[in-house]
Amino acid sequence: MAEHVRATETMGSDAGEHGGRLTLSEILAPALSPTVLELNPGILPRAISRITARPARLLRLRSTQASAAGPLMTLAFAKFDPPPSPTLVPAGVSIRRATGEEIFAQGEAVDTVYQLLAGAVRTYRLLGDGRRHVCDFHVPGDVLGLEPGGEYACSAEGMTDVIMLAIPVATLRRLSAHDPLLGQRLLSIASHGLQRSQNHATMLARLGAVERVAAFLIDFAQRFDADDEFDLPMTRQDIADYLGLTIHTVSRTLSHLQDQGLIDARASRRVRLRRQDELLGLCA
Amino acid sequence: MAEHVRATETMGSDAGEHGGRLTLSEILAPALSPTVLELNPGILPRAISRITARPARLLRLRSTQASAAGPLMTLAFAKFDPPPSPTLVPAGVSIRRATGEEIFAQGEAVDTVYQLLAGAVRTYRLLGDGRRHVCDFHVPGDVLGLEPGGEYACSAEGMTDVIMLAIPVATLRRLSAHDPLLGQRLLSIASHGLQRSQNHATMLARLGAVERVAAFLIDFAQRFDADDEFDLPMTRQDIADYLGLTIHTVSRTLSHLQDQGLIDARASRRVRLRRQDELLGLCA
DNA sequence: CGTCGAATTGAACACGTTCAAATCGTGTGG
DNA sequence: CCACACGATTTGAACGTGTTCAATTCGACG
Repeated sequence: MAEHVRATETMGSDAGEHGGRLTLSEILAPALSPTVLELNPGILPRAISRITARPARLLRLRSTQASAAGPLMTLAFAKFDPPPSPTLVPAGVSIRRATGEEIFAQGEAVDTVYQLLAGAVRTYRLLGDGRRHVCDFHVPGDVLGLEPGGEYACSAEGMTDVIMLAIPVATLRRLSAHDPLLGQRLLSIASHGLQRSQNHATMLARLGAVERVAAFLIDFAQRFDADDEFDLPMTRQDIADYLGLTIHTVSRTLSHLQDQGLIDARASRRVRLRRQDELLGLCA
Repeated sequence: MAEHVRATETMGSDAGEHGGRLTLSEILAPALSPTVLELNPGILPRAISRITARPARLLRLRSTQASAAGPLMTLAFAKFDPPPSPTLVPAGVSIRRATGEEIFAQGEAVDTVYQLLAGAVRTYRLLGDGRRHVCDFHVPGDVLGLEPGGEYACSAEGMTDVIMLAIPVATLRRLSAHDPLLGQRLLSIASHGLQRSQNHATMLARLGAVERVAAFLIDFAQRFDADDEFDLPMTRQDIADYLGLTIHTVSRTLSHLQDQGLIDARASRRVRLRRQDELLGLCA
């Protein structure tokens, strides 16, 4: 119970000041193992930068974009909207999952909500005939499994080894029954997710292959706080299923972008964005 | 084909309990209806490659699938998930808007949340070059404008004359700060919206034109709880922009469904669903 | 009856898919 | 250390679904 109180206080810090009651080491300590860190050296800084408040980088992109394009929102612009604040949900145990391991499955009863602390996760759905749709790629800070119905609407798998906070929904419900702030935070998370999903839908409905890939690259770089060069944790098939394309088209399009000099595909998983502004121009 | 056999055997060994070897046709039989195949011949290879690529999962999928309308959610079923309860948000004034009139506009500062009381509303976004994406069609009970950012991410217009409850966000914030129940209700609304948007995205990412139109018709009939015959409040262009198609394709597809005897297009806006079960079979 | 927007329909075209094959990369066994 | 196997990725060529272009029909309203 003391744990809940402390965690609840932490949540109060959402508004912007990070006078966090829980220190990062307190959060990560039970979860971090030498093995995970060794296998995935990048995760700690990413986890930290994700969990702590988000810096000026966003603002930079946002303002340059705003001046470039008119008042009308482009899709790319939408993708740069302020992300859900890196909110810690109180009370839970940290758990680990290996690469490719399932976190929860489409159709299962919802009993746990997760917050990703380190690593990368994909959520996806399978249609009856085997077609797959990747709903989203998740980065540290993201909350997964916040579902309205009784069942998870999608499955979640780690694309890397992952560390997560697992919060029983019963706990969450109980806490939020007495804590309006928690309710507001959950609402914020859900509605940011909604906005993100709508951006995704808009992309799928109206953008061509090049635009989709460009939007994906920029969005990914943005969310993972990468600079212009980074590793993709997902396969081409993942990307294709996220963008509503095939691996072939994704591969071709990346090659195409490379030919244009907009990106530099150092290795199949390693990408460097050479002219981010031009890529941005492709997104809508 | 030898490739497929091998993959099939792999699946058997993977699953363990399914000791027997499953042929592809055995696997696909329960999943692919003849109608789907006939109208959308392209999906078979996709299904096969997906299935061979992910053996273990398919088995799980198949078994749940076998249990008639089982726990595995198809897109069509997803659309039938319990809708957000027709929840009244307290405190607001009812306002009226004429057909086609704007309720709020993309990019405007969010100052009001609306609940639709009567009529039908479309929400949509415009891309920089004029492409339009209809995010959703709204029915009485739906809440609009519950946005996380400072700006509406989409515009809203009545497709009919509408009556709405207009609640200032300030009021909503104030109320929910002291009323956890309201917070939970808003969360429920937002997360149902999220799920709906994800269904939409899945449809746009992976369904063909016939499947999209069929899914739209069923979903619409469901939400407006019409029986099998009803009037569409939206234009073909609206439908096209919602489904990520063109008016031409929508029109052709409707004609096609009519030729198949699945629907009856009495007038351009009036539709009758003749074999709802078969339509359902087309959705995924 | 004439006009205008919405809807339908046909034909040519384009983009992305499908089919097919080659290449790369990694892990494994000799 | 090399040989081999397997999966992931890339690339080419044929194909198909949905788009684009173009023309016609339909329906509402003067």
